[in-house]
Amino acid sequence: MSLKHAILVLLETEAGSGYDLLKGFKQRLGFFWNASHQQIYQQLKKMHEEQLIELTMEKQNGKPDRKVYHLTNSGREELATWIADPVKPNKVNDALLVKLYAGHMTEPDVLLKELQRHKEIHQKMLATFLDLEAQLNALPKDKQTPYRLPYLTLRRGIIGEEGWLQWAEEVEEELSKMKKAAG
Amino acid sequence: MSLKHAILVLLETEAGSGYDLLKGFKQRLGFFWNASHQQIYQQLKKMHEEQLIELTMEKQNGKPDRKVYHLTNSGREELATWIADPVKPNKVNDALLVKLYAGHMTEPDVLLKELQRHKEIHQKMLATFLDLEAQLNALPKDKQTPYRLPYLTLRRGIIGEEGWLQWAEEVEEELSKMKKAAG
DNA sequence: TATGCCATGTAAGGGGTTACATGATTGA
DNA sequence: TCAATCATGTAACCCCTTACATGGCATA
Repeated sequence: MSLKHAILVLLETEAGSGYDLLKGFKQRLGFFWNASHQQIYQQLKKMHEEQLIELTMEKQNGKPDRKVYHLTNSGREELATWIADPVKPNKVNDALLVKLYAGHMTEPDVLLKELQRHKEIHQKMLATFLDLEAQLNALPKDKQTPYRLPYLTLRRGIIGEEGWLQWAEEVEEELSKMKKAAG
Repeated sequence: MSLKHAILVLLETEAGSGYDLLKGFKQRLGFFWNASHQQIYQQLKKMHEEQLIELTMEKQNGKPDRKVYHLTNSGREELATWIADPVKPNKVNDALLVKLYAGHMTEPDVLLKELQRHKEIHQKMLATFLDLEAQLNALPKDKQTPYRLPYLTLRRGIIGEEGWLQWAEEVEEELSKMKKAAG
């Protein structure tokens, strides 16, 4: 139920359209919150009805009008209240682990290939995160200060991906042993 | 869409009722798949209609009849096919990180308290996992063999929780600094 | 000529949460 | 006597995914 609050966070920094928010999710919250454009437009409609956000129309030629949303006082309050309220830790539902658990039903190679696919994705994400970290660290110290909190979320991404890849090595080793034993 | 397959995995080992499955999720897949009893009963109804599972009634005195479900051939096939098919990596949606990102709207103490709540939960989970690992390692080598794959899922839990706690230390350090600077 | 970006939406269906509903047995 | 465990379900609601729908502009 926090898509609402993630949107409020993005709009708190800067007013924007549904399309801006879509990009905002990708660029700013991408490693810990994701939303599709369909979700965003529907949510904005609801939040407008709840008067958490206001909109101004911007006319454009050739393109549809931009609906630029900004926080109301009520929206700002909602966000501040939510931050102070406890949230439940995430429910973990990981299909890859279900497959591994039931791996006796298939060949080690099937599992290894699936693992490989996931590993590539995780490697790319780690590379992106490390790149961002390097960019931040290259800034002069005083310019880094405003990014202290976002930087911590980036650290979560880095530590998480490193852990995942470390685990993947253990899995690969074990599956290779099983393959040899079977072959 | 994999609750269906998680249920098939549990029933593949042993036939069981909705209630048995609820316990099965907690005890066997708990660190990587969770489902409520309402979800399970509704899903079983659907899977029965799709003929992935069959049921036999067991009469009991004083209690409602147990509906014991077991896989059909079609269910077993569905499971094997699913294991070989690529699954998308999980979408990450982590409200705690959204809060941290927008932490400038509140006091460091508010964030520290929320972090503390989550930390306790993660510490308990890690303790449980390490306990299970110790139990497995205490078994004679030949008894360990059938648990090789479930053991790997347990390792995912351990590495994940260790990473989370390591990150929490970084966050605590940074928030403490901010608190001092503000006070 | 085709891909991608800009920019917005609706509709159907699937999945999950919360609340409601019942009722016996067992152990602290 | 109270809480937990056994054992099953329905209903309303919310959230998310997939598919459908439109159309101009810019770049390769």
